Amino acid sequence: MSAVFDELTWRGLVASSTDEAALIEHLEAGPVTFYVGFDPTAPSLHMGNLVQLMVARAMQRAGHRPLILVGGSTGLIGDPKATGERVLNSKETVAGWVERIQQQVAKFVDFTGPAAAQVVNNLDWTESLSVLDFLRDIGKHFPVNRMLAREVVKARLEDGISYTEFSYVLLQSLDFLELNRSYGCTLQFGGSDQWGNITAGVELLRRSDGTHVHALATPLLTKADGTKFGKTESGTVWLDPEMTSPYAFHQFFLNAEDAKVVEYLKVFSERPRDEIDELARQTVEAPHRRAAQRALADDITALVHSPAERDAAVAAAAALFGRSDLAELAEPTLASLVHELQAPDLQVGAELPPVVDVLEASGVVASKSAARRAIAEGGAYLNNVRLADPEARLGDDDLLHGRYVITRRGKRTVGAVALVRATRGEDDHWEPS
RNA sequence: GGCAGGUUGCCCGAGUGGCCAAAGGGAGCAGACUGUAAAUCUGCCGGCAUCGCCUACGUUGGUUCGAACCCAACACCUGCCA
Repeated sequence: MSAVFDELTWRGLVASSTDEAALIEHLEAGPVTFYVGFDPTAPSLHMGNLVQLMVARAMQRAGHRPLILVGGSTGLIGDPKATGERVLNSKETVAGWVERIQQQVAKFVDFTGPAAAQVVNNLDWTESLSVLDFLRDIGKHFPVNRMLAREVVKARLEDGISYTEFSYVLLQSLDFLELNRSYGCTLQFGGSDQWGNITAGVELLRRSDGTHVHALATPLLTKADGTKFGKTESGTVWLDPEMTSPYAFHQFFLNAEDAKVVEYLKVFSERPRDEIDELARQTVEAPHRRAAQRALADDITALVHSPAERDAAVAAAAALFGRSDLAELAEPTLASLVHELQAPDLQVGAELPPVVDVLEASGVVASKSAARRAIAEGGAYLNNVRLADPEARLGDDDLLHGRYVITRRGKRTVGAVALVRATRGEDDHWEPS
């Protein structure tokens, strides 16, 4: 049995595949060129895409060659979703996102050595393709009756689906055909929601060129209650540090449920099997220690961001959730914590602002009304001290090292502000009297 | 192009002239309990200068003391017919 297929199976990354025996044999026969695609539907990839990147890494470690496709053309069309028609993004927007995502995926694969990865863009072979060639060479292989039978399409027949989205599957299938012809690509994988698009490509290759290729799909990660994994209160967990801070990213994984943490660990940590088994055992015996959660959060943060960012996130959490008095933290520690929390500067005059303004500015609440509400509910904190009075103003005592304030809503939502005295020109450090 | 139906807060969905910032459900947030879990219970859930004011029920205009609710035009969606 192929070692890499065995590993993917053990890690729970194989939801479905084409002929398994043939695929294993193919992987054993020598280096396989494989591809996985990402459509630019946002300026950054998210945690869900990371599953595919982990598979690509495992495959490359085993000596296979990755082609990472960023969908410059498919992103212009839109993959049909069961929930309804997408809004088209402008060509300029999509092109900008393609560039950002190309840079983002680069850190996950190795571009050197015999199994060097390559990043490709499907706009390169579709932009100048004529409609007539497309309809004759590709469209001829797609029976509409079979297209209509696909799950997503069926789900949309009531509410309607545009011809644009209906045609998406042809474009993705064309990608596989093109990559097979130009790069010798013989395997495509993706999320299980892509299975229909992926197998359509396999079939196109067979019908058009008489070539037999392979496919693999990863399962959709879920939470214990069956809902999708990867959303937080503030939305999607992005890989871009500007969109989801390394601290928030680390916290997201640290808060994984006991019932699911081992499953996530297998996917997102590259630790060997015996270490993961040991962490699984600890989760059963001492769940409150959350050893598996810590390993998961640490590993994935180091990979997506950096070991330094991981250490900063761990240190920040220790300061915020530990028993240490924030006022006793040394200035450099506090400054890096404030940086980690992406604290904005808050301009203040001679008089210090009301606490509701500080809560709002720090980003832990969406509005002053929400700030008042949080205080009334007993869920708002300044420097780890619960606030009681919604009308209170900030006092000099509340400033850590003369300028920082750490805010918190509930147990986990933490923010900070750095006060800046607007009236002084040159002073960048204001001393409390 | 014609006819019919539809467009409500993050999502679904009630609401047919004042008692509507708008029922109910979902999602989300907070508190309690905990392990910065899960489950459960309770409260909250447009904004602000919070006994009040502002913005909001596709858009614009009108009727009215008063409109999410009535009228007109327009836009978009769905279905049927051409």
